[in-house]
Formats: sequence, structure tokens, C-alpha cells
Amino acid sequence: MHWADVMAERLGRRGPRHIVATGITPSGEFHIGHIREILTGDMIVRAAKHAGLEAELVFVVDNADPLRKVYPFLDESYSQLIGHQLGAIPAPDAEGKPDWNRFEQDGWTYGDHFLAPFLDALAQLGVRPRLLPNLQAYRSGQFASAAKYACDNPDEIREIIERVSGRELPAGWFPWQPLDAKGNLDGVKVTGYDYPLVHFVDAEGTRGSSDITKGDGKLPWRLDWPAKWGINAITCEPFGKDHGAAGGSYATGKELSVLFGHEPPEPLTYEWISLRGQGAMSSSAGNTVGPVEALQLVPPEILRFLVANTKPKKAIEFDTGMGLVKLADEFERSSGRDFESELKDEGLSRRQRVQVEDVQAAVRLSSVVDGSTTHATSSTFRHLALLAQVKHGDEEVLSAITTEDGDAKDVLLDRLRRMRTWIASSHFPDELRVVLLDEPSPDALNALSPTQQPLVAALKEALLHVTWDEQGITDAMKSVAGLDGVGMRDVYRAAYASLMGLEKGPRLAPILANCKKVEILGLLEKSANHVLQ
RNA sequence: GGGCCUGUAGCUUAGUCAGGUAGAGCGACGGACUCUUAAUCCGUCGGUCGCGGGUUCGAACCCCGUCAGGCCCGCCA
Repeated sequence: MHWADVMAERLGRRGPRHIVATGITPSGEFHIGHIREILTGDMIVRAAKHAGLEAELVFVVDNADPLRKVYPFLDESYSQLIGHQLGAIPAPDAEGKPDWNRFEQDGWTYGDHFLAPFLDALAQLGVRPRLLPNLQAYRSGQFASAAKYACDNPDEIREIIERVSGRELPAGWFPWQPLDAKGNLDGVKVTGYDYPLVHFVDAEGTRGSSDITKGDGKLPWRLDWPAKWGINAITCEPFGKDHGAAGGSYATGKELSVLFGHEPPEPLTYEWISLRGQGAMSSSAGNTVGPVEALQLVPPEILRFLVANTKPKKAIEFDTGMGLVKLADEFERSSGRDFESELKDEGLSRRQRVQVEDVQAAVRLSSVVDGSTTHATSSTFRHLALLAQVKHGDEEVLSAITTEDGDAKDVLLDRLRRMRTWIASSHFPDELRVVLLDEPSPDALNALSPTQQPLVAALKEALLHVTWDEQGITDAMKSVAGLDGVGMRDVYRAAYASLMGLEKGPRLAPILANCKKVEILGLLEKSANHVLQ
């Protein structure tokens, strides 16, 4: 059974109505790693609906979290805002400086700045979660009850965290982090509690009080999370493997949640997505691929397929080169399969059956619109990559792909558009680039058989007088093959060796038709001379 | 130090919860399309299931140990 269906089944045992939560801190640019969090949640929701349950996806925006440090993409002036909440400070402008104007006039915050493009990407992926900005939840007093329980019973809370995580909390630890008069969470020491006020001394020694019912502060992360489960009636939440480890925040949250009066959500831990050859993604190292960037290269269904077709506990290596071609082609093949008739085969072993069912589920979860079927185009990604380089306009590419299915045209055009972006980018693999040689390649020519070598000169002769278009070039090739028992195979071997330095390659005629006749003939001539020596 | 996850064909992996002759896809190789060959179709090859023990009639799967990689037990997600 597909992992999403397994979760749905588990949820079904728990009850008929579900809220699946995801959450991310908008501290910097979002990357495709974050996509896994949201898509995992989205797929659970879909599977739950498919199983006849009521389900909704929510996205907690953790904009009550403080700015941790001045990231490389920020101006040094952000140092005065460290410790301030992401939903309460200005967004960086083009130079990385705090944009105070926009902050004061439109209330445009740091969190909004990074969230907006991510939401666009999600919309393209067909995911529209209900947003739950955390800072606003604090300010409107939603955390009051959980915060009161925690502040009333700090020893009980402390005991749970220390026992479950196996760590010792510092002497002055208190289950509420007050905000000082300037809006800073760092360096504030709690000195007393008198509901609803938590008294404190800030880093500069100034005294003050924080009202826990008004969001003049926040719960520490380990309490903040389980409190949110209760407030929003969360029944299921996927989270990264960091939270999932024993002693981690889910383990403590599970117990705290019960104290706050809510049954902890059904967990699902997932692995990270890393970039191929570059290890884990990190904004500070600059080795990220953003969801927006990824979607410029590849259609949303394929990104969904990547997540849907990999079990959550498997690490994903995102590869923007050949790996992307393989992924896309696998999706194409899979979505073109007739699963129903495959499953009718009585001869399938249990394992084979499960395999077919899982791919079927993955394909279903990959469609951007739930319930719609994704059209398989009759062309693989690899083939399209070729056509896009060789043909000129969109129409020319389309006419090279024979499609009987009328409405697949939009799909193809959309794919072509992304393909062109990909080809123009540095991600496009050299292996797929169509490159004609400037000078003959001795190695490739020497590798030709004695029958094939003379064909280089013969090709040159044949091409000399033809009309320089696809038909003419193809005819010339055939005429060479017609000579004493030489097959088309040999002709093309000779052509690829002399023109591209390869043993085999893409369709030659369209490529040559787009090149200058003189240059091609020149290259063939030089190659022929090399062969003679 | 304590704990969790991962390790199966050249590559990506299914199967581990409920033990019953190891399943796919890609690649490679071979063939067919009388034809462009990175297009399409068919076929073949390829696995001591990280390693060592144990339980069992039977172990990829359960138990113990061990190796390798990642993560948590500070902050933060």
C-alpha cells in the first residue's frame, strides 16, 4: 500500500475528521527541502479524502520565531534585530537592508517577504493550505490557556522535558519567553510570575512584565508546538527527521500535548532532500534550489511525483542534471500505463501487485488537480530536450511529435517552455547538449571499421549537391547506404564520428539542416583526409 | 556516552509491520522495425539482500552483535 494510504488508514481508525499540519519558519529563502514537508502533508490529505475522510491541510507560519543571526544575504544593520520576531521586523530590500518604509506603510514583514514566493510555488503545485500565522495567534490570545497551564506548573513541564530528552534545563528556565520593551526575545530573564504577567529583566537590566494572554512573548519551541496542536485541533503532522528522533521535540511534545488537553497528532517523519553532490541544502552556503527555480525547469507534476514515489523515510537527492531527465521520463512512462488492466492479470505475484498499486497511487498523487488524470505526452523528456535544441519554433517541435490527443498540446507547450529555460541554465547536462565538432576527432574516426571509414568521403560527395533541408540530407544519407551492401547503420556511425565525435547520437538531418552547409562539408572533408592518412 | 533512521543488481529502488523459491525501472548487451540509430517494440544478462552469529522445517524480514552514512539528546526548524 502507498505510504499516504497507510497514513490515511491510520487516521481513519482515529476518527472521521482530520486537520493535517505542516509548519516552517520563514527565516530565509525557502528551498525544495521545504516542499517535501508541504507535499507530504498534502498527499496525506488527499489519501484521507480518497478513503472517505474529511481532511484539511494547514500551514503554520512560524513568524513568532526570532531572527537568529545576520544571514549572508542580509545587511549588517540586521544585527540590531536579532532576537526580534520574524513577523515583526521589516523585510530585506534588494540590497539586503531592512525596508522600513514598506514595513511601516504596508506592514510588509520579513516573514511575508520569504513566504510570498513559496506560496506561489505551492499554488503551482496545486497546494493551497489554510495559513496559520503564529505571531498573530499569540497576539490574539490563542495560546493563553496552554501558556497559563505551563506557567502555573513549570516543575511538571520541566520534569517531562528533562526526563524525555535526557537533558538538564538551566536553573532559571521558565516555560515562557517574554518580549522586552524593544521586542527582543534574547537575553530576557524571568524573575517572577503572577498570572497573567511574567516579570522579567532584559539584557540591559531594564525590568518589565509580559502578559501571556496577549502575545508579549512566546512559549519555547518544545511547548509552542504541542500547544499549537491543541489550538488548531491537529490530528496529523509530518515533520523532518530532526524532530522525530527519540528525545526530540515530538517525544516531549507528545506528553505535553496531553497536559494541554489534546491527543497528540499522528506523526510521520520524513528524510531531508539534498542536492546531488552537494550534501544538505543550506541557505548560508548558497547551494539551494528554490521551489520557484525548480518549477521553471520541471512541471509541477514531476516535482510531486518525486515526493509521491519516494517513501518519506528515504533521503531524496535532487539532481538538476541527468537525474531530472530520468525522473521526468519515469513519470512520463508511469502516467501512460494502464494500471487497471495490469492489475487484472491473475498471474501477478503479491509483490508485483503491490508494486503496481504503489506506482498507480504515486501517479494519482502527482496530478496538480486532485482527481484529474495527467496526460502522458508521447514524447520523453530526453527526446523533447533534443527537439528543443534542434528545431526552431514551437510549431516545428510540435509537428515533430505526432500526437493524436488534441488536448495534450497545452501540456507539451508548457513542457517546452520549461525545457528551454532548463537548456539555457547551467543545470542542463552536457550529455544532452547537441554540439557539432569544430575540428575532426581522431579518436572517433579511428574507431570506425574499415567499411565505415570510406563512408566519410562518400557522405561529403553525396551532400555536396543536395538541397540543404531535412529531406535532401536524408536522401543523401540513403544514397550512400545504397552503395554495395553498406547499411544505414554504417552511414550513421560514420556521420556521428566525423560530425559529433560520437558513436551514436540524435536525429542528424534536422540538426544539419540548421547548420551552414559549407561548415559541415568542410568538417567532413577534413575528417575524410584524416581517415586517408 | 544514550537513542532513532538508512544500507537489497552498475544506478534508483519494492519487499521488512503480519517469515514461505528476491520483484521493478534505468543503464548495459542482443534483436526487430526494410528504417535515422539519444525515437519505438521485443528479448537477455545481472543480486553471498552491509557483515557475523542466533531462533526456525524455512530469515532480506524476528533476536543479539558489528561496520558504514545521516540525525537527535544545546539553540533552531
